[in-house]
Amino acid sequence: MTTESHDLELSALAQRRTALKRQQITEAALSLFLRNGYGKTSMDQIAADAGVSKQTVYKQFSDKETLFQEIARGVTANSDHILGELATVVDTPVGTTEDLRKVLQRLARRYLDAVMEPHVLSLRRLIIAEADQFPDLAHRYHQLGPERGLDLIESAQRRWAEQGLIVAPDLRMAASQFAYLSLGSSQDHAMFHPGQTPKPAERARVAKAAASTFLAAYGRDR
Amino acid sequence: MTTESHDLELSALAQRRTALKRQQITEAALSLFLRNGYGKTSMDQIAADAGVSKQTVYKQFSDKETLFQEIARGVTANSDHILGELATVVDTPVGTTEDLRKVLQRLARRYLDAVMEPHVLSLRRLIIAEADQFPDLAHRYHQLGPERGLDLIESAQRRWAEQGLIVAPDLRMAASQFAYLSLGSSQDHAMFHPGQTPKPAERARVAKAAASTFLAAYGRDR
Amino acid sequence: MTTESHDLELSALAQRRTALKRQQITEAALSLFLRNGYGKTSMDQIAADAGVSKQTVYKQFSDKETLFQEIARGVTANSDHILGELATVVDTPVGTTEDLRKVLQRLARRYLDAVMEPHVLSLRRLIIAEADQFPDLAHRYHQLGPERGLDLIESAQRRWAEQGLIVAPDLRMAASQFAYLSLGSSQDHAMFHPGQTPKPAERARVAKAAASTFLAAYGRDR
Amino acid sequence: MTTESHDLELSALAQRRTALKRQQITEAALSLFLRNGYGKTSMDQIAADAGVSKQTVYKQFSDKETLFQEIARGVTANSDHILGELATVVDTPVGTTEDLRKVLQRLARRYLDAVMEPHVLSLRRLIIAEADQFPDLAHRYHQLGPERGLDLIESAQRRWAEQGLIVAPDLRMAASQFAYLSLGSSQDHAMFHPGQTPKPAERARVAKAAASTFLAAYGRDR
DNA sequence: TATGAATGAGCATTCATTCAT
DNA sequence: AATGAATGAATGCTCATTCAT
Repeated sequence: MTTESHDLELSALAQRRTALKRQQITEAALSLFLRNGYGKTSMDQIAADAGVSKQTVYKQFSDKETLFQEIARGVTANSDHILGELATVVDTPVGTTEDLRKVLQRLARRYLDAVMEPHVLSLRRLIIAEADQFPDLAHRYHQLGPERGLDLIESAQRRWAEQGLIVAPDLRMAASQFAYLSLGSSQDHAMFHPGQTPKPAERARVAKAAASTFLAAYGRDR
Repeated sequence: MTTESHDLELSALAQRRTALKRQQITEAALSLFLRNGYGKTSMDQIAADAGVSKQTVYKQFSDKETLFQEIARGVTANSDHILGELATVVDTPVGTTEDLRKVLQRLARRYLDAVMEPHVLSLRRLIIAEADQFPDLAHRYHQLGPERGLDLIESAQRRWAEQGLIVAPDLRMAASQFAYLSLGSSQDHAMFHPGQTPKPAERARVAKAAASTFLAAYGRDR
Repeated sequence: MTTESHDLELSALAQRRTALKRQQITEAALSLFLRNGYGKTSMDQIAADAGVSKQTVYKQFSDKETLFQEIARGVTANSDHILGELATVVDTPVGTTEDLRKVLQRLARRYLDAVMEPHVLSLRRLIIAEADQFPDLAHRYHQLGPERGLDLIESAQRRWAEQGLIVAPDLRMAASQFAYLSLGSSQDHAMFHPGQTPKPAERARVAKAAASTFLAAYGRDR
Repeated sequence: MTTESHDLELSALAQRRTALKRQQITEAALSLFLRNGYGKTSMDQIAADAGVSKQTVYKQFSDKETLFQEIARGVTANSDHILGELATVVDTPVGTTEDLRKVLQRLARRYLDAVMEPHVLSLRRLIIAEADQFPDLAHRYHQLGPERGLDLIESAQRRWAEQGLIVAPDLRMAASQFAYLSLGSSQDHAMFHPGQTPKPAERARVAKAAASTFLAAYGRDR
């Protein structure tokens, strides 16, 4: 019993240490993948940056592919905080069309800001680059990122429709339109110009125009 | 004289042969780059697929980078036929808002179809993937592709505005909105789902909605 | 604690093993460079001769250039024993000009013998051959080899001058003259006739003549 | 007959053209070999620099080795003008020891200047570098260059000895000593410091000291 | 005879992965 | 469990030489 519990304690320690190493590997690998891409990141570099031996890496992740997928999966799941932020915007109670306009503008702006974060852009480029080799990952990313954004917008619009503030026969289409009115141009530009994102003033203009066009098309009031 | 003219004939033949080889290399390389990406395409493979020796490849293109850039440049310049097609749509004379709606729908649809062509998508993914390593190329691509599309739309809208069919204080913004209303969702989806493009019915729906939303925002008639 | 000390033991062993491998690489590379020159020595050959993997070579020496420079540096530094030997000759106390003549002869002979060692000649040829590509190395070699030889001769001559045995207004010039009286011809010949060095009798003649000419020019006695 | 003579004319023309090409190849190759060494000079480069096709090179010189040897041979034979210049110095009639001192100084200086010519140094380095691979060439070079210089000095000294101006039991040794008193230090330094040669003032000092030491040892007058 | 292409090998360097200690 | 070494294959690139036209 004593030995057993001793073993258990040890294994708990070991587990913790293992988990720590795993964390270090994950962080190093993610940073490298985002910075240099999958192909140009070597296992040696990852191990070195993580401060562990290559064996340790291979013990935890059997493959380079596995390592990549697990890491990318993890990061992908992290879009929660973005969505959370958008949710608070979207949950603001609105009474009038003018209220709605303001919320839509704020929503467009926050969404744009979130999507223009450097590491979001890097991840996006990385996953697009490897979409051929890792189709499942790409699919998952799309579902957990862009699609969930659309879900959120859609459900908000449903509420506004119920309030009679907007009329939209195809909610999904409306959500999609709003999203790409807000992000399309900047995201596209950023994909081809690494490191370049629109200045705040430009972002504001885009957000305002997105809200305005959306309301013109779907707003019920006027 | 005889020898000189003989030399000239020979060199003309040689030039033709050289040009042919260059063509073969270009085609093989482009196909491989589009299919496998820059990093996973080897010069050996290119030479083999082109049916020439590696030396011949290196004589014509001093570098792998050079080869890639020259090829990508060439393809990028080829967006002319897409734009030409769009131009004919856009140049259709319109009298009423209903005419305009039809033209906008056709424009959105043609644009979407063009952009959903497999090799256009592949090229797009390829260039996004290598944007870090080849920023000039990415910039050029963006300018010659997306930006020229916007130019075309913008100038069409200017004419419609002059006709009093639409009112748009910021023409560039309006053009951009129309473009991403038309393409945003499908392009995004396609980037993450290689080989998947929307079915014709879906494309029609998207085009119709894009025209409708645009008109609601900018149409002056009703 | 146990694991820590265990780790340390391991790393000590590992260090020793690593050092051994490095030694093997160094020896193999030096031998090949001296025999075949820099350009005709391949990293594969070095690894094979050293009995290690190419990776091991590259882990220890990042480059072929680095490998070459570090090795050549190491060997260059090894001229100490030659100089040491010369120093003992030169430190022999001398009272008369006849003593001095004997010492000068012995000095010339020892110097000549040292410089005619096959691996000294090979190294000299190697470094001359690569002087364009590795100018720093060549400079260093010249400084640590020939120049230090001159230093030693010069300081000895200073003592003899202080003793009144010789008169030399320009000690450096005198030292240089003695050196090339002793070595010039043989060294030159050897550079162009790999493997050929003067026989002992010839060396003796040269040494005697060098001492004699030097004394005629700088000796103060007669 | 007419045709024959016509053929002969043609072949004369062809021969002349061939000789010209050979000349061009020779010049290009020599320049490249001297600048970059044997190993780093490619046949492609030679052909390109010569403005001829590789086939032409191979038709005239069956091998890279052959090409190198023939070229180096040719250049080596060209040391005549240096020797000629030295000969005129050496042939100056001398009556007194002071005359002789001046001639020796001039001789040392001219010799030094000749040997410090950049392309002489380059050739020397090139041949030393390849002495292992081309021993015959190295031997020939040594014989036609340094050795002939010694011959010339030796025969001059013989005349001076006959005049009673100097006394030298071993003329060859005396000649060699004078040569290396004059050149040794500078030549050695230059081998390890490509592009660096002593300034005129330093050359003058060395030449003066060489003559002085030589006269002290062998002059009969004082 | 001269040209471009081909051949076939070689080299420096890197990588993912596994082995031995 | 962790480290250094090894493996074995690949990659970009270059070269001397030969072929075909």
